[in-house]
Amino acid sequence: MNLRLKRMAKPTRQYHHGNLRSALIEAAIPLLEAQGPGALSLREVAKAAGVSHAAPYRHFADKTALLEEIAARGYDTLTQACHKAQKRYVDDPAQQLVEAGIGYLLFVVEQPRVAHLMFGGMIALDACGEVLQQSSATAFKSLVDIVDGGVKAGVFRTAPAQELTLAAWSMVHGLANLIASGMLTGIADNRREVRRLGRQLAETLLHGMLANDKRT
Amino acid sequence: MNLRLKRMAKPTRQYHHGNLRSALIEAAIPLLEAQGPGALSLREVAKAAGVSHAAPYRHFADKTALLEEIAARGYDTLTQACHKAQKRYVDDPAQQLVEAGIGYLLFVVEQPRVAHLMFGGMIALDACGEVLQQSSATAFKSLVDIVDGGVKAGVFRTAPAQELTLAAWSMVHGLANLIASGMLTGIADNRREVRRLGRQLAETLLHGMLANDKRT
DNA sequence: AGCCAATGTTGACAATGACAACTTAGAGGA
DNA sequence: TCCTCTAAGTTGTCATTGTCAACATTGGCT
Repeated sequence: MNLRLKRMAKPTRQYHHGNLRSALIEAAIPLLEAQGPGALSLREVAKAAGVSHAAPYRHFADKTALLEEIAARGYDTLTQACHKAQKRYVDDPAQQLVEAGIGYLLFVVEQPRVAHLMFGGMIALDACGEVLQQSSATAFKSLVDIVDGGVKAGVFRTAPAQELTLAAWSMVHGLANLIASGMLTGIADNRREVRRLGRQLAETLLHGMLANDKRT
Repeated sequence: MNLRLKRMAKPTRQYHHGNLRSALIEAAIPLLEAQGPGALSLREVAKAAGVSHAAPYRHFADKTALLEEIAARGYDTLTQACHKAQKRYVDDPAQQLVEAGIGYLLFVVEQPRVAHLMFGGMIALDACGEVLQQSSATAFKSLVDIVDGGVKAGVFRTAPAQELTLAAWSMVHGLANLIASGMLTGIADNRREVRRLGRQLAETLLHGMLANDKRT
C-alpha cells in the first residue's frame, strides 16, 4: 500500500524505470540534434532520462549500440516513407518515386544529425551491428521495389538491373546529404522549399539533363 | 658546424620539428583512415608525429581545427578534379561532367574517412571555420562552372539557374556517400568498378530515367 | 654575443566511456 | 503468504582524452 502510494506520488523516481531503453533513445535524440553526434555523451543522456551514469549499460552494450539503434529507427522511417508512397500512388511509379524521395528529404531536414548518424560513418561500417545493417538494407530494398515496379510497367526505360535504382537513390541521398550538411542553407530551409527542390530534381532525374535536340 | 652534424645525425629528435603542422596532418590521415574519425585521438596523432601530446596546440587551436584542415584539403582535391576535367575536355561539357564526377568518386573510394569528415557533419556546420567554408564553396563553384558551360553551349537543357547543377552535384555526391558508407560493398570496391559506375550513372543523369515513349 | 618569440615539453584537471561490486524491488514458486 | 532470484539501477573507480598553464629550448635577428 505504502508502495503504491509512493508510486503514484512520484512515478519518475521509481528505482526501476519501466522502459528505460526507449526513454534513453528518446532522451538522446533531442540532445543529438542540439549538439551534434560528436558532442553527445552517454552520461548526459542518462542524466536527461533521470538515471545514473551507468544505467544505460544495462540496455546498451556500448555507446555505439545506442547510436546504432537511433540510426536504425531512422532507416525504418525511410522504409515507411517508401511504403506510404507506393500505397498512395498505385500504378504511378514516377509519382511514387517523387513522393518517396520527398519523404526521404523531409526526414533529413527535420533530423539532420540523426541523418548524419545514418550516413556519416560515425558508426564503423564494417563493425555495425545486425540491426542497423538489416534496417538499412530494408530501406534500400523498398526503394528498389518502386523502381522495379516502374521498369516492369514500362514507365522507366529498361536498363541493367540496379542502374536506375542506384541513380535514383544516389540523387535523393545526395540531396539529402547536402541539406543535412547545411550546404544548401538559404535554398532548402523549410519543408515547403524542400518539397519544391525534391520535385525539381525528380524532374531532372526523369527527363535527363540533355537538351532536347541532343538526345539520342 | 656542430649544429649541422647534430641535425644530420638525428633529424627526428630535434626540439623544433621544422614543419610540424604539415607533419601532423600527414600523420593524422592514415590514422583517420584506419580507425575512423570518432576514434581518432589528438594525442595519438602527436605520438605518430613524434612530438608530445600538447604540441599540436601550437599549430591548431583545437582538435576540430585539425580535422577541418584535413577536410579542406579534401575539398581542394575535388576542385582540382573539376579543373582538370575542364582542361582535358574543352568544348565537351558532358564529358567534363562525367570526368569530374569520376574524380570525385575516386577520391572518396581512396579516402572514405576523409570524405566522411567532409560530408558527415562531425564538424559542426554552423561553427565551421572560414577555411573549410571557403574550400567547400570553391569546390561547389567549380562544378557549377562546368554545368553553366554546358547550358551556355546549348548541350544541357535550359533550366532555372542552379537546378541542373544541383541535380548533378546531388547525384555524384550521393553516389560518393553511398560508396564511402560501405553500402555498395561488392559493387564499387576498386577504381575500375567505380569508373564504370560513374559512367553508368552519368548516362542516366544525362538521358533521364523515363522510357523513350514516355518523354514529353 | 645575447635576447626573444616561436615552438615543444611536462604536469594537471575535468569530462567521458567503460567496468566491477553493491543495492533494490518485483515477479513467480514453495 | 513469504522467500528468493534476477533484472535493472547505483555508486565507485580507472584509463583515456581534450585542453590549458607553466616551464624549457632554440634558432634567427639585432
